[in-house]
Amino acid sequence: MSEEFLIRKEKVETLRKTGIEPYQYNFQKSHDSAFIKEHYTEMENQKVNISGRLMTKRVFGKLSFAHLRDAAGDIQIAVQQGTTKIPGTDEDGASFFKKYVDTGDIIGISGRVFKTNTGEITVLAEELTILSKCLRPLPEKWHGLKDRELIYREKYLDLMMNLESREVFLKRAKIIKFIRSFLDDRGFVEVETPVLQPVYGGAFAKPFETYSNALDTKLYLRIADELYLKRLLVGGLEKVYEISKDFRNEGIDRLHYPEFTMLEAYASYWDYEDMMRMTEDLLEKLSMEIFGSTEFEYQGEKISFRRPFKRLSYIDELASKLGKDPVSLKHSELQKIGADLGLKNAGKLPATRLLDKIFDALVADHIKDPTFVVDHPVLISPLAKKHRRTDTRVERFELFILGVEFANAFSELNDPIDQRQRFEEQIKFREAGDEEIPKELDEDFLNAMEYGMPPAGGIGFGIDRIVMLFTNQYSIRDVILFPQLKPKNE
RNA sequence: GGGCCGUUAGCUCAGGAGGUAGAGCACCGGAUUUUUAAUCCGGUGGCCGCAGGUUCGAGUCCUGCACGGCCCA
Repeated sequence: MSEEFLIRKEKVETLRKTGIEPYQYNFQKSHDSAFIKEHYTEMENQKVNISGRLMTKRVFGKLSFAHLRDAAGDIQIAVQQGTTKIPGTDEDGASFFKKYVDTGDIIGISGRVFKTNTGEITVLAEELTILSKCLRPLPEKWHGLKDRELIYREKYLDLMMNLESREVFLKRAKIIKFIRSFLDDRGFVEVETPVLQPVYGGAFAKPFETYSNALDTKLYLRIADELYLKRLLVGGLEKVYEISKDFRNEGIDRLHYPEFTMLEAYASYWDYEDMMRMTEDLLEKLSMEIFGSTEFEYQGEKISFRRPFKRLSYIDELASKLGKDPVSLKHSELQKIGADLGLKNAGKLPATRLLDKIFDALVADHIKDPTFVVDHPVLISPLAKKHRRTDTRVERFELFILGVEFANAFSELNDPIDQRQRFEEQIKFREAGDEEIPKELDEDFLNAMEYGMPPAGGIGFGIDRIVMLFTNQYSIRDVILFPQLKPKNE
């Protein structure tokens, strides 16, 4: 326990003894800091009630200054001998402020708006109330909080000190709100499907496992929402979406995080072309909303969301890089190509997964501008409908930007016989040791499809990655409020 | 899993070639009626990440471990 902590704790006790409660119940705010600063001409000499955290403190004998931080920003306050009263005591405000009020305290000020000689808009306190005493010293006022570990472990400190960090999460909220209203406006219904699922599916990933005591059943945390959302299409909800956490029990790096936010949207009677148009429209409008422009910079790279986005055929592009048709390659040939590319797991991966790795290395990694990669091989896309003109391909697109996948969409497979066969093919990979594929068929899903699922376009969007792009953050952990770290045992 | 970097006061950081642990902020005492990282004077505060080793002597060199970051798989 630091000495400063004890000193501040003692102040709490002293205050209580003199009849002042340093942890109050409420405070009636009349304005926020930004409003006062933006409307100074009307606000001059007006009485206001403001509250927030004291970030700096500059004490003189009889007149002191400080900055108060609220949700809207910072504003200067002044405390003056003879002017500032402390409710609950006759003690002079200036000396009370000096003795009992510390940086970090949350205080309420009732006072009048004026401008100092140096022109700063300031609230001269007539009443000052401690609303919540801060017991710990704040991080350094000039350099702020820099330690990455502390930024992640004590997010509240980061948000308190680093306004840029606040900005990221405010923008995140704005982006998600925009996406919701974009979909709502187009007739999509927001739904909630199970997080806990008896059979996982809808993606390739290792799941987290848990257990229900009540049902006496092993359950998985979902890796995707897809199979449930499609059941809703069968049920007659024509356009649905869900924004939710999905869980994949795998590594953490700048683009991956085990607990991430996904948007999935499905529209009956659409195909993937319709979904591509909606994707372009969404991103172009989102960009206008956030930046007022269809162009912006991410980590020094220019991004343009002006429609139409580029398109590139998965198989044709890969064929031209390899000099042969990738779909006809045997597993051993793929392994050789993988090894030549330096993919160290080339020997272990199943053929399908390996093909996708080769695609990433040869094609995806080099994509800069927003690009739809279209018409993937059937084998790596068990939930997508076969291409209407080519049997070896599916109607699918992935959106890549700067080598990173942002969205994945299909003309959804709605032929129950075909779907069952595709699942059965996948299960073989599971039996060969691929844990990213579930052991059992989702019979209930197939049952639903056997009633007839309308033709549909569906898409999954990585929300965290979209937020990274629009907030210029390099790492996914910087757009997640409480990223998981290993417990620190001391 | 592998490689590189980091961990020193509550925070931000210095610590040359191994010789009694430093600064700024914050905090405490004092001065100060328009400050802006206020200023000035004086103070308090350390398991130098943890555990071993080398050495007369380790924050510093060596080994292992923990936590974090970046890169690779």
